[in-house]
Amino acid sequence: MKGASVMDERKKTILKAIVDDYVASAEPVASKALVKNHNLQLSSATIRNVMAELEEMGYLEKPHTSAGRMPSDKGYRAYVDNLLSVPPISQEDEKAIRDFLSVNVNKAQDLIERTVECLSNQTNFVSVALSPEYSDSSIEQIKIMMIEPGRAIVVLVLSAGVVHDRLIRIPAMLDEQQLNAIARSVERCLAGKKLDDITLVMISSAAEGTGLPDAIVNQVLYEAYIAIKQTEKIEVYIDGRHKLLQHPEFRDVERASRFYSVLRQTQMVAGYMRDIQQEEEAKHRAAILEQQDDTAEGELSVRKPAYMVRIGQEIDIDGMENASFITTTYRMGGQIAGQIGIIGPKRMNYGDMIAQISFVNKAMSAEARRHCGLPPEEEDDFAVTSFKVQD
Amino acid sequence: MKGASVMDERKKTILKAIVDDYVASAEPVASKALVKNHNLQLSSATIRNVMAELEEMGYLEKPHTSAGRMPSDKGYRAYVDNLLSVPPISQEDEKAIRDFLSVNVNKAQDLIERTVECLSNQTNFVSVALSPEYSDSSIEQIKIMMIEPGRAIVVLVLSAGVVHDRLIRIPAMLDEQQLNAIARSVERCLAGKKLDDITLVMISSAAEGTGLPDAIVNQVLYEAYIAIKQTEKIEVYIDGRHKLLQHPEFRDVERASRFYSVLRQTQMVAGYMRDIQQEEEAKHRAAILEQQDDTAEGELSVRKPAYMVRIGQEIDIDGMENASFITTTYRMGGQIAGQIGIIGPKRMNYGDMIAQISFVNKAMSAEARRHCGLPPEEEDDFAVTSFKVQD
DNA sequence: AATTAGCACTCTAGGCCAAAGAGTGCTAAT
DNA sequence: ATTAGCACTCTTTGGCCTAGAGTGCTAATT
Repeated sequence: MKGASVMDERKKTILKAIVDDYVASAEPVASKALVKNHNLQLSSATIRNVMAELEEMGYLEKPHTSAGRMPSDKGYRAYVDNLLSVPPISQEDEKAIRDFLSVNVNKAQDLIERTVECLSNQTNFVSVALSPEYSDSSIEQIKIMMIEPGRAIVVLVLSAGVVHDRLIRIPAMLDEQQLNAIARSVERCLAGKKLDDITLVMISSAAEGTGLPDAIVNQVLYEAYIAIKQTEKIEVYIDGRHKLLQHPEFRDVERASRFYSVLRQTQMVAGYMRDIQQEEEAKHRAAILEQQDDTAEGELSVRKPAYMVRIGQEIDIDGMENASFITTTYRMGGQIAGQIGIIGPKRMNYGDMIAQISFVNKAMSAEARRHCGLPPEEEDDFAVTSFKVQD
Repeated sequence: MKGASVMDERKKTILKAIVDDYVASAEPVASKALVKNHNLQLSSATIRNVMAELEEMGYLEKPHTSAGRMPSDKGYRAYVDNLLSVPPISQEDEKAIRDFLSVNVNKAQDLIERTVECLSNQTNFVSVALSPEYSDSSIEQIKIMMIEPGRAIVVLVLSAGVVHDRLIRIPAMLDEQQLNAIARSVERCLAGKKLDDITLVMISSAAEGTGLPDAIVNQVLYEAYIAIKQTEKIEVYIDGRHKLLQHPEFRDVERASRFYSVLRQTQMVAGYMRDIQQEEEAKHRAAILEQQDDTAEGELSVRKPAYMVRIGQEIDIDGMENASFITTTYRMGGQIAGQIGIIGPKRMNYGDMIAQISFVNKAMSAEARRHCGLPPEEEDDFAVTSFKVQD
C-alpha cells in the first residue's frame, strides 16, 4: 500500500519485460519466467511483489488467481508511450517492401492497393488505407468527352497528376461539338479551383455563353458536379483479413466472425481513423503551445508524431475492444495526404509493427514521387524517433 | 449383394430424403429420423437395409460404425443430377434482389461488384464473379487524351456501351495537337475491330500519315496496345468470405484459414470457373449430337443448362475438396458474357442456391439492359427448368 | 528496509472412467 | 419382402482425480 503508486525504474523494466514476453508467447507471464528470461538480478519473490503492485496500479491483470500476469490496456498504453523502442527494420524486410511496391503501377489508386497488401504481408495483420483527402487539392484540368449519344466521360486531373474519371449521362440530343463547348466552358470556370470550394452555384455559371438551352446545359453541369464530388469521397482499401485467423486470439470462430462483421463497416473504420488523426493533431498543437509557454526560445522540440496508436478500450467502435490500431499519414507529393494503418489484436509487437508501417509509408511515398517523376524526398521526413523512457 | 446395384425408385426417394435432412441439420441422418420426418411408409429396419445398399453403391458414407449416414460426393452428384427440384424464389427474395441491384450504378464494373455482394447476401456463401470476356466485342471508339506533358489517358468504348480507360505515359515532347493526330489515326485504324484480333502489327500501321517520327509515335501506339490488351484481362470479384465462418464446417479455424488461402488465389479460381464452362459446353455439344443421331426430327430438346455444379473431389483445386461450386453465365446485352458463382461447403441447399443464383443472374442482366437503355429481355431465356427424376 | 526462501493455497489442464444414448447390423419372426 | 428385437459399437458427457504451474504471505536473511 505504501509506495504502491509510484512508477519507479524497476517497475518499468519489469512491465516492459512482461509485455515483451506476453507479446511473444500469448501466455500469461509468470514471475519465474521473468527471472529466467531477463537477467533482472532479482528473485521471483521480489518480482511477484512488484507484479502485485503493478496490478494494483492497473497495468497488469490476471486471468485467474493462480496464473501469471498479462498487460491491461493501461499497461500496453504505458508500454507504447514510454517503454517502447522502435527497432530498425531488417535489410530483408526493407528489400521485400521496396520490391513489392516498385512494380509499375498505372495510377495512384493502384499504388495504394498494393501498399495495403504489402503492409498486411509484412505485419500479418489487417491493413487499411484511406484514399487521399482531395478536398484541398485543386483541379488542373477537367475534360468532358462524348462516348455515345447520351453518355460521356468526365476526366478530372488534380494536382500531383492524380486522375479521376467517371461516366455520366447527358441529354441524348447533345452532339459532340455542343458537348465540347460546354466542356470548355466548365474547364475555364473550374480550372485552378480547390475541390472543396466548388459549389453547384459556381459550376452553374459555366452555362453562360454556350448558346444552348439552360435546361440541357444544367443537366451536364450537374452531372459534372457529381463527378467532382465523387472524387472527394474517401475510399477504403482493406486487406489481410484472412491473416487474423493465424493469431491465437482468433482461435474462437465466433469471435473472428464478429470481428469480421465490424471490419465490414468500412466507412465506420475510416471515420474512426480520421478521428484519431484529428485528436492527435489537436494534442500536438496543445503540446506546442505548452512548450512555447515553458521556454520562450521557441525551439520546436515537439515533434509531430510519426504514428498513432489506439489500444483496446480506447477504440470506441463496438466490437473492437480487443483490437489495436496503428495508423500513420502518408503523403503523395505536396499536400495530398491519406492514411494507412493496421488493425490487430492488442497483443502485438508494437515496436516492430511501427517500424514496418513507418517504412512501408516511406517506401510508398518514395514510389509515388518516382511515379510522378519527382526527385526523391530528402531524408528524415519520415524517420521514426524512438521514445525515450521517462515517467 | 443380390440386387444391390440397381437404383430403384425407393432408393432415390430415400437418398433424396437423406440429402435434404443432412443439408438441413449438418448431422449424420439416422434411419429413425427418416421415418419420423418423411412419411415413407417403411420401418426403420427397412430403411437401414436400403441405406446399407446405398452405402455399398457409394452414395452414402458414415463417419463411424454406429452413426447415421451422410451423402458422399457421388451422392450429392446423383442428387443434383436427378433428384433436385429447383423451387421458385420467394417474393421477398425477389424484391430484395431487385432492390439491391437497382441502385444506380455508374459503370458495368460497379454492377458486377454489386451483384457479387447481392449473391453472397442471398446465399450466405462466398460469391465470385468474373468480368465479361471482352475478346469478342469490338471497339466502337478509342480516344487518347492528353493529361499533362508525358501522360495521357486512353478511353476505350466497346459495344454495349462498356467503357474502359487507362493512364499511359507518352513522350514528354508530344504536344496536344500531335497527340490528337495520333489518336485520330489510331481510331481510324481500330474502330470496329474485335479486341481479340488486334495485334501490335495492326496498330503499328496507324503510324503512317501522322508526319511524326516513328520512334515517338510507336511509343504511344505501344502504350495504347497495352491499354487494349489490359481490358481483355479477366477481373475477379469476390465477396462474402466472412460468411463462411457461420457454417459449421468451418468451425475449425485451421480449416477456414486454409480455405481462405485457396480463395486468395483468385486467378486460379477464375481459371477453374472458365474450365467448368468449357467442359459444360463440350458436354452440351455432345448431347446435341447424340440427340440428332437418335431422333432425326432435329427438335432441340437438349437445353443448354442454366447452371453448372461441381462437387467436392470433382473440383481439382488443391484445398477445395470439401467445397462445392455453382456457377452460371451472365450476359450483358449481346455477346458480352461473364460468369458468376458461389462457393460453399458441399453441404448446401442446392435447389435453393440454384434458384437464387439464377434469379440474381436474371435481375442483373435486366439491370444491365436497363442501364444501357435497352428494352427488357423476353422472358424465359433464364428460366430454370427443374430436372426430372430419372435413373 | 529490502530481499528472498519456503510453503500453503488456488486454479487449470488433462487423463480416466462410467453411464447414457444414439445408431447400426443381424437374426428370426411375420 | 418387411419388420421387430436385440446385441454391439461408438461418441458424448460429466465427474473425479492428479499433476503442475503460479501466486501470496510469512518468516528469515542481508
